[in-house]
Amino acid sequence: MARSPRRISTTRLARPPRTPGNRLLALLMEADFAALEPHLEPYPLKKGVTLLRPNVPVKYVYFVSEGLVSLVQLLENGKYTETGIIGREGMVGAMVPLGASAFSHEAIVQISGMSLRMKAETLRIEVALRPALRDLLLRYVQSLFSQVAQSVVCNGQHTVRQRLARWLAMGADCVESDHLALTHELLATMLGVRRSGVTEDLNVLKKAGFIAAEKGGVQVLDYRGLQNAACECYGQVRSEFRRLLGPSVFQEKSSVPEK
Amino acid sequence: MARSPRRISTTRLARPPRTPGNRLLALLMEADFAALEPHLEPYPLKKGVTLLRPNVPVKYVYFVSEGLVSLVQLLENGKYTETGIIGREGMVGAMVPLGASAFSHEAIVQISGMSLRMKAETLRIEVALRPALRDLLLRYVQSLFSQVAQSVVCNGQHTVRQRLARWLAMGADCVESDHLALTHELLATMLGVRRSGVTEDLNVLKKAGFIAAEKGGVQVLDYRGLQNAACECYGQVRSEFRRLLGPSVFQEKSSVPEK
DNA sequence: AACGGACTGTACGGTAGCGCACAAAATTCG
DNA sequence: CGAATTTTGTGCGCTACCGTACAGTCCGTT
Repeated sequence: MARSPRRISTTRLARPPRTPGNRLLALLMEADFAALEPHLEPYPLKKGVTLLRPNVPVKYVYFVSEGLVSLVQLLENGKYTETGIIGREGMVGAMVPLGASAFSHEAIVQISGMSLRMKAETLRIEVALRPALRDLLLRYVQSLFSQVAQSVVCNGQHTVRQRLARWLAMGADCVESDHLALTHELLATMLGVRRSGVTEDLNVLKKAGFIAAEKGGVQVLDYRGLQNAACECYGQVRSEFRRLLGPSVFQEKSSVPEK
Repeated sequence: MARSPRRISTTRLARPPRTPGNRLLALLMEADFAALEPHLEPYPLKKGVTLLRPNVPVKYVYFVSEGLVSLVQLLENGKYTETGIIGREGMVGAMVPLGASAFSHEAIVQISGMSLRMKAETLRIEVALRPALRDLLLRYVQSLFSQVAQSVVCNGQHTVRQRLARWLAMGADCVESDHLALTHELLATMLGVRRSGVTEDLNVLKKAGFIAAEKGGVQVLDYRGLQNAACECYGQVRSEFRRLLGPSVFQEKSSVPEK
């Protein structure tokens, strides 16, 4: 890839726009961000790569600036189920710098993209020195917690169609784009349902005009419609995120994209 | 009530057995426990009482020493769904002293019992001073997180029967007793299923000899059998708890109670 | 251009669990 | 002690979803 791996360090002199793409980093105080910046290293997220392995000490944490990462739990029958998603609004391994060392779940890249990563140990040290940083991470952990908790409800109570709509809406929020590059198969494993069910319900949403679908991807056409097709869980999670982290995460999208 | 509100302070002179019933408190270093002790106040847990309200600042945290508390999420249709349970191995409001102030979910007492409570603010101060205390709370939060995450999987993948068996096994662990005082109705709302389904599956477990049931209560007869009837989620959560907090929480129960 | 592989559409019998309804039993209360 | 209320047992039609299978369609490869 033609990306310049030294972008961060060179831009330091120029006092850059300070928009690393990641919403958490963007929320940091000037001084805290300045402290982290030299340690941040651009790191591409490639579809299928595992960032966190169950019960393996975490070396790096990842601030996602593009793409999508899922937290998944492996079952005995070899299947995965998703428990949470992380995009531009979040980070992978947030609990680590607070003191945790390993997790029982796995973090897998679902949509390729970009991240800034840093050594977990380094972040842990900074966190100890910087209360505001610590506080931010904690608030993020809490919003992740409420996302997972809401999924418990959702998986038990709502139809596949509703859950699919919710996932698409949240996914679009997380990548901050109308377009989600993933197959029915992948959506199915994440929702823990069968692939052909996803195909059917996607077509219903397509006929309703909320989305368009090409091979290996979904285009969101009507956010508001999608949100209505989704269960209340979407709104719950979203408002909890914004309550904890402010309105800059999970921006309000225009109902229908301007053209 | 005839409870002596000064039990704690009087026992301080006698250097008591230091077994407050609660497993987290029991795990504390001598010095940390001594620091908390004067602030701990016995507080009865009465069935149906709400300890934490959604989005209301948390005043107290509760170390459960007897009984059972559920974390629940309220749905738009007025129904509740349980996302996690807290018993003798845990506490209600663990994230608060780490820095959180309010939650999106509710904590309700399901089985009456006892707790030691203290002001959240006081604990927060102590936590700031005592790394070992902070570390313990964090590990507890992490195990709670993994419990909730596992429930996402469980609610999506496993049968009502398996989930019921899992709940009973975990419930028994949490109250550290063979007997669980709750109605089919309550079990049903917690699992998010219909009441008559619970009745049916309870009878299956009864016929298998794993439990006995009287009105308003379930008696666990064969833990091992119950665990086998449960899904893998039981073992997952249990081992994660023990990994993070040590073998003293969720003690190994004898397969069949000695008599 | 043709091939192979991945992805998507569709169909079909089987079933777990739902919503609802009502009766039987046990407990509480007047 | 009998009445009222709560809790439990059971039945029945219905639907969302499953497992599986197979055919059509798009894509990159050589």
